[in-house]
Formats: sequence, C-alpha cells, structure tokens
Amino acid sequence: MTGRPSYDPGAIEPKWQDEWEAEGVFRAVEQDDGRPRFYNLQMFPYPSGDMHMGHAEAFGISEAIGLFKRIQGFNVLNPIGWDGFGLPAENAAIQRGIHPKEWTYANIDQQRSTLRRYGCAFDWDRQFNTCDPDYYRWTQWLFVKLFERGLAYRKLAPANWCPKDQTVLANEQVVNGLCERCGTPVVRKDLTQWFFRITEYADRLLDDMEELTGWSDRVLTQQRNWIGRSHGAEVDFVIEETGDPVTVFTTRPDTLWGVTFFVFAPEHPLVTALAERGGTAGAVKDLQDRLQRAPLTSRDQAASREGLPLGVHAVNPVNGERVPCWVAPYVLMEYGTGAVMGVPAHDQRDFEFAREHGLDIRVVIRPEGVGTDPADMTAAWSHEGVMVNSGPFDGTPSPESIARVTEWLADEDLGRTAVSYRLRDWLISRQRYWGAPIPIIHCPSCGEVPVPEGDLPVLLPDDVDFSPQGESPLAKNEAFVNVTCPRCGGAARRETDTMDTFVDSSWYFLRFTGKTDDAPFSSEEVAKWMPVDQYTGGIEHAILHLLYSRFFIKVLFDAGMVSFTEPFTNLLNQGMVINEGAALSKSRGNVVEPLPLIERFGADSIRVTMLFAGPVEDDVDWATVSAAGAHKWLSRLWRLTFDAAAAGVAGSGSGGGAREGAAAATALERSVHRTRRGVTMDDERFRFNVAIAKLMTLTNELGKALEAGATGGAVRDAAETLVQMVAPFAPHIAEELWRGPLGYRESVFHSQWPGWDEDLAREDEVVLVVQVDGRVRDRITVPAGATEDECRDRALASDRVRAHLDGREVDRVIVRAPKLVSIVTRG
RNA sequence: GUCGGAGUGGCGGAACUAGGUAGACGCGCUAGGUUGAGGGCCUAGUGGGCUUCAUCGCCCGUGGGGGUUCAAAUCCCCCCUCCGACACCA
Repeated sequence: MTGRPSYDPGAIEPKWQDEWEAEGVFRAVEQDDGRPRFYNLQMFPYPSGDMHMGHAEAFGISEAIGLFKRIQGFNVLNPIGWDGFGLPAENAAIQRGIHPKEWTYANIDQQRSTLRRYGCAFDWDRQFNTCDPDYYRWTQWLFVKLFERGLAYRKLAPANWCPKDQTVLANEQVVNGLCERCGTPVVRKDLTQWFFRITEYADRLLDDMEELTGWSDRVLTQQRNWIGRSHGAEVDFVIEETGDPVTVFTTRPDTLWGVTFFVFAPEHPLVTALAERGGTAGAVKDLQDRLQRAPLTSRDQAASREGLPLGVHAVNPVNGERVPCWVAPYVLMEYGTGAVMGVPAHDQRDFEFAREHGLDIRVVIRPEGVGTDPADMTAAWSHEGVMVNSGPFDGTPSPESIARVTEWLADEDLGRTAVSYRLRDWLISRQRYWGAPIPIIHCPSCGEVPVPEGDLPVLLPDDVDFSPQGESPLAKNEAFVNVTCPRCGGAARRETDTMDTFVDSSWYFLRFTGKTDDAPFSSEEVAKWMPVDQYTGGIEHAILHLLYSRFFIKVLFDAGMVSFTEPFTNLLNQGMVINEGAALSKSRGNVVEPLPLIERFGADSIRVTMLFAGPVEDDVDWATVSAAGAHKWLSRLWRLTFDAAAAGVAGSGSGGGAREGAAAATALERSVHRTRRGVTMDDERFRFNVAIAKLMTLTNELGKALEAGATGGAVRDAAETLVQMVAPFAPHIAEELWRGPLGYRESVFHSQWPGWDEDLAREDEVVLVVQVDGRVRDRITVPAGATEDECRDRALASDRVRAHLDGREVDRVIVRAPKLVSIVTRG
C-alpha cells in the first residue's frame, strides 16, 4: 500500500481534458455504427460574462446524462455553442466603449476555457455562435422563409421609449416606469414593427402538447396558460346613436340578459368618434393621453376601476335594451375585441366597476340558496346556477345554458361560437444594433422586398455609432441603409431593425447536427439526430424559448424541411444555484465563483457536490452543501481503488484472516450487483443524488472488505464498478483510475456499462419484521427464500412476540414472505 | 385571485412509482485515536421522551385534523404554511 500517488485533481484533470480531445473520445460518430443515437442538449449559454455557478449545475446534470448514455453504448451528440447576440453586449459598448463584438467574443473565449476546465464532454468541432455571419445568415434566410409564407408582417405596435435617450427600451430596461440608464420617465411610442404570426399556430402548439409526455406538468401548464385558449361566443351589439356594429367576445353568453352597461378599451378605434358624438371628447382624450404617456410595463393604473361615460348607448341584441357605453382601462385592446359587455352581477370586475360608478346590477343566474337582491351583494356570482330574468331561457341550468344560448344566437344571427387566445403575435423587431439585421428592403414602388438568398447575409456593419441618440443605430449608417431594390433596381432603404435574439435560439439545435454552407442545416443529419432526446435547461425558459422553438419546428415542418413536429422529446428543468436562500447577485454580495472552487477542489468534486445536493429539479443552496465532502469521498475512492487493484490480483486470501476475507468477498460481490442494478435504475431516472449515495455505500463496503482481508475477483469487480459508475459524475478521476491502477488502455467511456445478475443482486438473507397489532415487536434474520409457512412459524416462535401475545388470542396472521409477518389479536 | 409544486432530524435529502423496518447517503456536531500544533485522516455515536448501573424494553414522531387498513410519510377528505408561474384574458 505504499507508493500510492495522492489524489491531485489539479494535475489529472487538465491531463485528461487534453487527452480526450486528442483521442476524440467525445466526438459524435456521424457514420452509422450500429449504436443507437442520443442527442443530449443543454440550453446554450449566453456569453454575458464568465461561466457562473448556474452553468456548473446545469452542465453537471447534462454531462451526467450524456456520459451515462455514452458508457451505456449510445452514440451521443453533445454539442456546445453560444447565443452571442443581445442587449448586454450593446450596453457594455455604451458604458465602457468596447465594441459589442469584442466584448462578446472575449466572453465566449473565457466561458469556453472555463467549460474546458470543467471537463465538459463536448463535441467541440461543432461549436458556433449566433453572432457569426455564418450563422445569422441562416437566421435571416429563415426570416425570409417565414415572410414568404405570410408569417412575418409589419404593423404598428407600442414600444417603450425614453424621450431623453431617444431610444427604444426593452421591458427589463424600464425600472419603476423610469429609464434604467437616465431615470427619465418612459413613454409609449407607436412604431411600425415586425411580427411573426405565431397565433396562427396557437391550436397546434396547444394540441401537440399531448405528445410531450417527456415534459413536466409545470412547463406544460405554463405554456397552456400562456396560449390561453378560451371558448365562448361573439355577440353583435349596435351603437344606438351611430349605428356602428360592435362585437364582443364572452365566455358567458348565458349572462347576456344581465348586461347593464358596455365598455370600450381606451385604444378602441371607435372611442374617439363615439366620445365626440356623446359630447365627452375632452375628458376621454385626456384619459387616452395619460395612458399613452405611461410605459408599457406599468399597468397599475389599469388596476383601478376608473372609467368615463361616453355619452352613447349600445343595444343588447337579445332583448333590445339600450345600455350606457363607457371607456375604461380595465378593458384591454389586446384581448378579445377590445370591447366587453358589462354584467356586474356575474363578473367580479364588472361588479366593482358598477359599484364605483353607480351602475345597475341585474341578477340573471340564480344560485341555489343564495340571496339575489343586488343591493346586498358583496361580490359577483360567477359560479353555476339557473337562468332567471332571461326571457325564453328562464329556468335553464347553467352548465348547459352556455351551449344553448350560443346555439340560439347563431340561429338568430346575433352571434356565433368563437375562440379567443391570450397568445399574441411574436414581436421580433428590435431597434438595436447587436442582433441579426432583418433582411428586408423597403422600396417605394415594390414595397417590402426580401433580400435575395444570394445576397445573404445582410452583414452588420462594424463602424456604427451606438451611442443612444435616435432610432436604431443602424439607421444612421448611410452605407447600410441606402441600397437599390433587388426587384426593380430603384433607390430603396434597408430595414434597420434587428431580430429578437429568441429568433436566433429557435433553431440552433438543428445546426448542431451538421453545418453546411448551402442551407441552415443538413437535412440528412437532422433526420439522423432530431428531435433532441434530452434537453436540459432552466425553468425561466419554460415559456418563450421553448414555445418559439416549437413554433419554428412546426413552420419548418409545413415547409417540408423537417419531418417531425416537436423539437424536444424530453425536457429537464434543473433548479437554480442559490446561496443562503437567495439568488446569487452582485448587489447582494453572495456570488459564488466556480473557477476558484474548481481550482481548489477539482472539477470532479464540484460536479459531485452539485449532483449529490438533491434532486436535479430542486434548487441547490450552496451554503448547505460541501465541496469538501465530495472531495473527501473521491479521495477515499482513489485510495481504495489502488488498494483494490493490488488486492484484486492477489488471488484468494491468505494468512490468518483467510476465512473472514472470503466471507467479506462474498458479501461484497452481492453488494456490487445490487449497486449495479440500483445505480443503473437511478441514472435512468436522473436520480443522481441517490445514485451517488449508493456508490458511497459501495465505497464503504469495499473499504470494510479490504480491511477484512478480502482479495480476488470480488474486490476487483467492486473497484471497476465504482470507477465506471462514478464516471458520469466525476469523469477525470474515473479515467485516471481506469487507465492507471485498473490498467485499461481504452477510455472508461468506451468500456461497457456493468450489468448485474439478479440472483446475486438479491440479498441472501433478509430481516423479517414481525408486527403484533401493527407494532414492530421483533426482527428475525431469515433466508431470502423463506416460505410463507416458515416465516409464520419463525414469527410465532419468537420469544418477544410470545411475550406480547401473552394471554391474547390470535385473530389472524398476515404473511408477506420473506419481509413481514403481521399478527392481529382479538380485542 | 387562478394554475402548478412542495412541507420528513441541527442541515441537504432517502424511503412515495406499487401502503409493509421512517431517517439511506452525506454535511454538521460529540467522544476517542493519530499529529509538535493546526488541518487532514481513522473509529464510534448522533430524531424526541421514558425506564435502567448498563442492557433489555416501552411510548411518541414525516405541517395540523379526520378517515380507510392488520399496517399510512405513502391512499382519501378538510385545513394551514411556503415556493413558483400567470395575473383585469371578459
């Protein structure tokens, strides 16, 4: 046991990182080699700085999955790239005078080097970065595809505008209604901007979720709510004074007889004209202006029940009643038709509005046993009941009343069934520099002309002044803007908006399967690898990134470019890394840097610490875990593997402890098989904390067996099993031990995952628990094969059990051989 | 408010899929050993209470209450708390 080197991760880890790359151990094999393929993907990082603790956690998990699959014999694709475009780069440019490109590429270099030091098993050859012209050329190409399919269009939409900086702000740049940079109150400004028609896919995005059995309910529910499909009816009202038809959407057509007022959203196109007709133009304009001045993010004013009468009336088609029209911010222009019927008795918002403004309340759904005097009501009744005061429908009970009224509306031509969505079209325009330019040319005679494929990419010019003093920084670059129309050759102007970075990340996983120069991705490689077998990433992307990627795949499916409709078969959302209960943040001063930890304990110990801390979906509180503990275990594994390698070739035991050693070896053999079974099953379900616990147990047992003098095959098997099974969690130490003391030439990642013998994995002796009246009274060791009768006899013969049975009559005995006997007494 | 998830030792967590020894594994702590000291390492102990010289043993215990069952952390009902998402969606 002398001459054993000490465990020095600082030396072995970089050594194997170099060696793996030289040998191409983690390269995916493109040629079919008979192994099943496994596309293991981790959401690619955004290079806003160096790798942080969240990366260490997320990559630790996806590494464990990928490496486990690799040793199990899968041909694993495990790529890495960077989501290089985005606002922080531009802010850094403004604040520190560095070009966004320089800042971004420097961060990528740093992240790459830290990820290498972490020992990630990436196929580095496939890496790319979305701000490379090589990549965004295809983002632009895909934009053109969407444009050609009628899925990209322009319309007027409000944006956050800082009047001092003269620039558009993203929502996250608006803090408490003020510009993040200069503190000026932010206003809304209407700009003509580009959208993707994702709403056209709302039903498919919703319905195809049935296929996503490998996604958590948590994410599916969030997506479902985000799409927000609700079924109801459209009903046609008419403005009495002007004859304007106005349609409303409602999920409760059964409450139509309870309408006592009518409300428009302030932005509704009819409002100005109606206010003039009603003689309320001045006050209404003030309200509209005030809302116009508020930033998009601040919706607080809408939480009030404020509103103004318009001075005109709407006619209820079901009974011809005229009700007053109002305008109120609680009605949203973006949802439904931008106008609602007011049913205060049965809608809480309408109820509060009616109380605020003294409007009538009329009950038309009578709940059983609940008072129906409007004056006594403290809240709207939005539940079931029976229709009253509703003309021909009186007495109709409320679940089916909705369908019956809707049918009647259609028959009478007063309305129709309708579906409404919460989902909006995807606004992809950014009046920003550091993104992929939208490849459109605006021609005075031809209109919106897409840049021809041969002219792509539309390169982002380097010489741009990004100091904020106008519209998009690109708009000031004359050389960029002034072009000729590709269709008619006349003078034209280039679009100066860039694309939302979510566009870049909606298709990157396709290009990882194989880059080509004449298409965004290789159809052949996509057919081989897609959909992604396992996608790992943060829950913060539960909605947008995942929804947009699903949308893109459906569009590409419709375009005949891919043959599947969902991009990610299985999705795993890992928890966050926090410290002392709070998210890591510089201002809080609780940031944990991964690199110093890697240098101190080794990448393997950090990975094990993260994985052992708890279930992968749970947050890891760094303050409650110990990298020293993981390091201690790996050191112990190191020592024991050297000792076991020596004892493993020593043949059967010798000396005075021979018999004891042989017994220990037999027990160890059973442990080995049990561990193989248990860890394999835990790994399959990503229960890595439990798998590691089992490996620790086997480590302890190997230590005891060696102590007892065990030698030979069982000892060797235990050490090999430990090394192979620890490899997905701690690849470096595993490789060093595999090729070092265990003497293999080939990588442990090319070894065969150990199988098990069910007979050996079973315990040969088990503890039989004996209960009397539900309480455990004795534990008896019995052979694993003990029969029901044997168990019953042994249990009834037990002195302890008999003491408890003293004087009582046995009613019945339940036997679950060989683990449990339950004796029930009478009385 | 709606939807989703979760409450187990001093701490992170096992056991929940299929009801059958609650607390695996680790951290921390305590004691002992090793060491010039410290650290490291090794060994043992570690849910609470009662009883005992010590054993043996008994009782309680998985957020609270009720239920089903020979048997409940696990299944059913009610309640409480915490976390997350959306939040005037008509």
